[in-house]
Amino acid sequence: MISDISISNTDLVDPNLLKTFVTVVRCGSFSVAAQNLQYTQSAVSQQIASLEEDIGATLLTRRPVATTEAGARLLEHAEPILLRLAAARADVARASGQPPEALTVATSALALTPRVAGALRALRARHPRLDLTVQVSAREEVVTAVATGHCEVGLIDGIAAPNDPLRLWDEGTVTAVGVAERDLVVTLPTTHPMASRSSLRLADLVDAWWIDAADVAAPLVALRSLAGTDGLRSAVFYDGIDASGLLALVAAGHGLAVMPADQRLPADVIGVRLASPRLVYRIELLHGRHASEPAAWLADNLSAS
Amino acid sequence: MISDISISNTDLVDPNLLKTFVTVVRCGSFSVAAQNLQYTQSAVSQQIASLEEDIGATLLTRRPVATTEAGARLLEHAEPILLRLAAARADVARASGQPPEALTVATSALALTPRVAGALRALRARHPRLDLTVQVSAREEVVTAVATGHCEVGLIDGIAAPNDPLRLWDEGTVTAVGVAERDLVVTLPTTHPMASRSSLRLADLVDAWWIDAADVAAPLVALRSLAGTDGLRSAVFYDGIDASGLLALVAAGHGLAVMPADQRLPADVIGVRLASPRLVYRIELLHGRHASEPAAWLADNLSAS
DNA sequence: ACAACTTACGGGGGCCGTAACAATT
DNA sequence: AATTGTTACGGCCCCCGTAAGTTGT
Repeated sequence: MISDISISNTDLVDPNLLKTFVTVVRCGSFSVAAQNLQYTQSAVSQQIASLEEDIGATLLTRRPVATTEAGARLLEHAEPILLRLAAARADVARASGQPPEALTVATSALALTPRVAGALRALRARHPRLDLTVQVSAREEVVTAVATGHCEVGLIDGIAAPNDPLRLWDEGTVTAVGVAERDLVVTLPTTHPMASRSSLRLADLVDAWWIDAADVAAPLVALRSLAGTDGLRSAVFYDGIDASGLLALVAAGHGLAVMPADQRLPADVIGVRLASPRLVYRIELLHGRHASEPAAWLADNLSAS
Repeated sequence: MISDISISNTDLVDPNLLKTFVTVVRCGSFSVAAQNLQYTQSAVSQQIASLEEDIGATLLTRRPVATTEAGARLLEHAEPILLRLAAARADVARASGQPPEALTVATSALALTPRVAGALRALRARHPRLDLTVQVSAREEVVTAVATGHCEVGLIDGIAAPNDPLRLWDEGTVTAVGVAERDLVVTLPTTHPMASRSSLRLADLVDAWWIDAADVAAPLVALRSLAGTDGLRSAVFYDGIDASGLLALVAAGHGLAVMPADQRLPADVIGVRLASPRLVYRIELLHGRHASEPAAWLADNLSAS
């Protein structure tokens, strides 16, 4: 029996308001946000006004809708808070409901390597009654799916300096274990002047044209930041989720792309090792803090060490 | 204008309910929690019932009140969420209100070293109009004060392995920079058999009696976990915030304590270097993510590197 | 004029307090 | 019997939708 408990003097912030705030910012419009949230514009307007009054600052400029300085600060907090709120619900659901014997694995396209597929097959063999689902989607969606507990396990690929972890967009609730690390190649049409080189430096190719295929090759933003350049022009954006389509574009000369070294390539595309900067292709397995037995087995089985 | 925005399918959890849940767990009683929260017992009961219905699991056993497995999971999420909710409000308040030219520094007792005091004096000189307040309190309170944004800067002391950061109770919203690192001594009465040794190993003293002075010496729980022992018996708990009272107890033979090497000692107490395990005394400065100019100056000026 | 955000106002649901009830010691 | 948690009920407030108003293009 303790008597002087106080969690916070300053009161809490209503997460419903935070949610509409985040949505309004993302949509750039009150009315569009209202549609997504299944509210009227009026309600959204009132909610934002109420949030601003509660916080005591103007959060958004209207027409055009954009965050003020204060709004930007709030946004930095709002998204993780909403994520964690969902994670809390999912986590306790897993702890309370008897093991529902279902495991959903979210994965980005390139992370689903033969080794991973093999592990999933082995998991099926170990747990014949387990309802195992694999969901392929974009990287960000994999992270949020795991962070919110929508999926228990995630697999994600990306580029990083050797032995460095991928820097995720999340913080705290998700833990990552390395699954694989490989060299990178620049994919070129066989007719490309550099196609005969045995290795390439990214610096030699900053003025080339690139294909920005966020889901199926190394994202250009990541390449730029890791290479410390703001070159790597791009005019072609590939939203597909299969490598063959991208490789067809490469073959046709629409641009270059960086892919893992073991990617199978068609005859008219060649992969040249990327020697500098020293970057590797990494695959990581993500999971929440309390893994079920099948999830833990998968993590153990796939961990690189 | 984007059209397919969705933050989470599963809905949010009401933080007011989380707050009463946390309070009930901490108090171990619905009725005591109700007093602290300024509610009736009835309201608390209804809130917990409502939370349990919302989540879909029993969170607490009644009589005695304790968390179920599901409740424990929820608790792990609830506290950081509430902290962050408060942090969000404080952070935007700082960003929006014109610089209120007030800086509150929370600090644990031992962290307020001459060097720190000097830096604070220099800060006063640099910003004559700044309303600088220093608040000395227990370690946990310093952390939560910074995490919630109640104070912009915190100073905290503790023991750790050399070059390791202190492991804080928080995650994410607070960043720490090292301020100082010193050797540790075991303080003994001069009459103690070990008083003439030039250095000591903690292993030699696991069976001695210790004074548990959480705020003004190395906390025994920390020593135990870092030393990997469950010895270090204690019968004297010192809640004071000044070292001299503790040292009087040591002199009187009530027990031993571990303190930083540069602590001034009275004539009847001697400090013997702690050689094993290799531990150091560390002071860190904590701050939120967006520091005001005075806070940033303080952090720069005190950082150890 | 129209598109988009704000304000006014009324209805309904949720939340808390009072009070009666149940259960555990 | 006393203490503690639960259930019943009623009032109040808050929140959303409708609809009219305002502002910027």
